[in-house]
Amino acid sequence: MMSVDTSTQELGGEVRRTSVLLPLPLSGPYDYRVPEGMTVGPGDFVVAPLGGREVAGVVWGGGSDEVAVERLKPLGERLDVPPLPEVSRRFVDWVANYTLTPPGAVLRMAMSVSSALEPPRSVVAYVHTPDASGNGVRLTPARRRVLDLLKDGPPRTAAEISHEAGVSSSVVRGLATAGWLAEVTLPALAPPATPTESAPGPLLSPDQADAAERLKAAIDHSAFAVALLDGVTGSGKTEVYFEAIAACMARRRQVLVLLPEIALSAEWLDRFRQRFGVPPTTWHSDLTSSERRHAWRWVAEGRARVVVGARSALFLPFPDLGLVVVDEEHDQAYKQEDGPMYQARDMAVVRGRLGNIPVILASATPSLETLANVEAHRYAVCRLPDRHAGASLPEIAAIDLRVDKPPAGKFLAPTLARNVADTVAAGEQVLLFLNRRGYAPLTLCRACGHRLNCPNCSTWLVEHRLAGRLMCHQCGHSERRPQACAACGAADQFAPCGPGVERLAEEVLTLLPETRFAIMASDTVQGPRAAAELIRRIRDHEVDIVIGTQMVAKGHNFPMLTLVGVVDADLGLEGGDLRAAERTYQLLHQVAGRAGRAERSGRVLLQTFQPQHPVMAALVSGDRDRFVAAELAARDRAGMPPFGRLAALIVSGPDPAAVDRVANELGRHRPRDPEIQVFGPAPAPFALLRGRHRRRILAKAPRGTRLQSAIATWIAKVKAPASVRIQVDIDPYSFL
DNA sequence: TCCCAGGTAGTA
DNA sequence: ACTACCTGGGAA
Repeated sequence: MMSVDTSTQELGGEVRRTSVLLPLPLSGPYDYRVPEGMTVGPGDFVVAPLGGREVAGVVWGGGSDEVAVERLKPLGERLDVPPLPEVSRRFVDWVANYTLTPPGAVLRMAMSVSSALEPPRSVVAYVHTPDASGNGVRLTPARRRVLDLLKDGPPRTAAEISHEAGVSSSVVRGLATAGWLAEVTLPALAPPATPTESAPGPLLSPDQADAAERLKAAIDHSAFAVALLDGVTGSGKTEVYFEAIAACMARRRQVLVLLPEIALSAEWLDRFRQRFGVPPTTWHSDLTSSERRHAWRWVAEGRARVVVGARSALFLPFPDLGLVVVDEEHDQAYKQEDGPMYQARDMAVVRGRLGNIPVILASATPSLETLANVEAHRYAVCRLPDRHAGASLPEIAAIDLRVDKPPAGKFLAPTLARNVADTVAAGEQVLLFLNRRGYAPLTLCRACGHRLNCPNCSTWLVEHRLAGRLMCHQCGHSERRPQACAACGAADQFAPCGPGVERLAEEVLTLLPETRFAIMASDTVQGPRAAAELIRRIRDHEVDIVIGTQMVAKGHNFPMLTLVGVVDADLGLEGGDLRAAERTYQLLHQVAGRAGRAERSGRVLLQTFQPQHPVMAALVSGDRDRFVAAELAARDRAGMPPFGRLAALIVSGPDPAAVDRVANELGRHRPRDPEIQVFGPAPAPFALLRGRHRRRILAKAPRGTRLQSAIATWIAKVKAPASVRIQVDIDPYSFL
């Protein structure tokens, strides 16, 4: 074994080597030779040869001596991008270690926009040519609109022109070639302006002001600290953490705010703009590639001061991050379920620790993990017990479906139906919540009992009557409703079973034929713009009854909405999931919070077959603390999170026999450590998903066990063919 | 016998 | 992730 010193020396002179992490699922960084005259340091983005191609990567460290000098390839050019900050690099390594993912796969999330590494392009824009005579080209109305638009405005890009003038891009191109428009080159797009001095905040209640002061103090300490902002729906949590954001911006440091579903949070963006005068930089999956490229670069250059984004925004290359806020911290959307599986809320705390900065977690229904951390004094807590501006919490009651039975084939109990009618008659709005898209979750043949299943998954096909199709909610498979049963040949014997929002709408329509209703589900409301428009229609009272899935649960504020009916409160409790009760409580609490957010008081009716269930009892009594205490005690007794640790191994592949072989092999090599309990292998509840057969192994260990290293050595013992994938899910959420 | 497909190992 | 290489089966 050569020492590092001799390995860097060669006969002809000194050979410098450096290790480069590539955004690929390799086992670790690769070493390269640094060419004569090139200077590179850790964090620099470089082009490295790999196989027959060139890949952009990041200089990771000094280099090791694993690979002989003669085998090293020379590094390509250094890219003109700010280096990946040291904190970001440590974060990538930390996440890779924790999630048992190759570091390169984590780096890929940090380098998600390859085009951002290219030099910033200048923007081509158009102006009205002053002396354009038209060259004999006819002026169509569309063309006239473009010229009017540009007459005395600033230069605009082709995309802006076609959007603002409502013409297709070919109209713009045609005008340009005809000489009506002249091309000008603008410098690259500018980032959102920095508010030099943020507008004064709104008047805060004493509770809010107190919480805001404590959060601002944490910013001033500028050290790692986690604070839970625990406030009931409508208590003004956002205004409170806006104060912390203002304080952080005053110190000229960057701010990251995570939201669970940023594409749907137009309301949040409006409030931000009202408070700070400028929009934040956004980061989510609906961005176009050029928006992504700009956002990434602005962050890297430190010019994006406030970024609001989905979980993947955590991996943006902030050079000077001063605060992370995780809003709705209990939300399941923070758990990434494919690729590197990570919990963004937990990783946000890690990012805060590595960057030595404060982290704020906000929720009306904090996760048990976070509440346990508060109890253990690892996290501070700021409570906002009252609704802001005098609004009172809604009154919640249960409807016992065993007694108060809906008519056959219907889903609204007489009590709920009566309340809906009364509320609409009083000129107020109703939300009927049913977390099920489509018309009916199951279709079966009356003649033989055959169920319509997805060909790629072990799931039922959901009828979507508005779209006229049967769809699989797992893989997206969609087909027409067949004429005859594939199993027995009977024609027209299909019976829909169970309710979806569309079927509920049908029931509402027979009940109250004159009402104006809207269905709000991810498949009926496509895109952020359609969602914003529907929300506006509801707020402007153009709709009497909203029938919605969990999409309506998120933070909207409808002043005339006074009744929330939860059609099937038991729905989330099925399935034996560890977090079923917690999640159901959080979701129903959030839905309940839609009622009576203004001066009108709200009322919530929960239809349930088990009104005595702790979740229903807690919702009805409003006693969250007792529910949380009972749930925490039960988890503690069972050694489950947050008191114990879980990890899942998911074995999947197209060939069930090969999948079973690997799963059984893993079962045989289970760790001998008595601390680590192993369950399975067992078929995952969706034993077939997108054409891949799935088996699951669950490992459970007390807190403090080095579960990752045990699993790493465990998996290393089993060789799987390329067609069979072994995924590790540390801290699994979904039990599917 | 040759060619192509599909699976596999290696990339520094 | 990509790709160069290997193995094997089927048609020539």
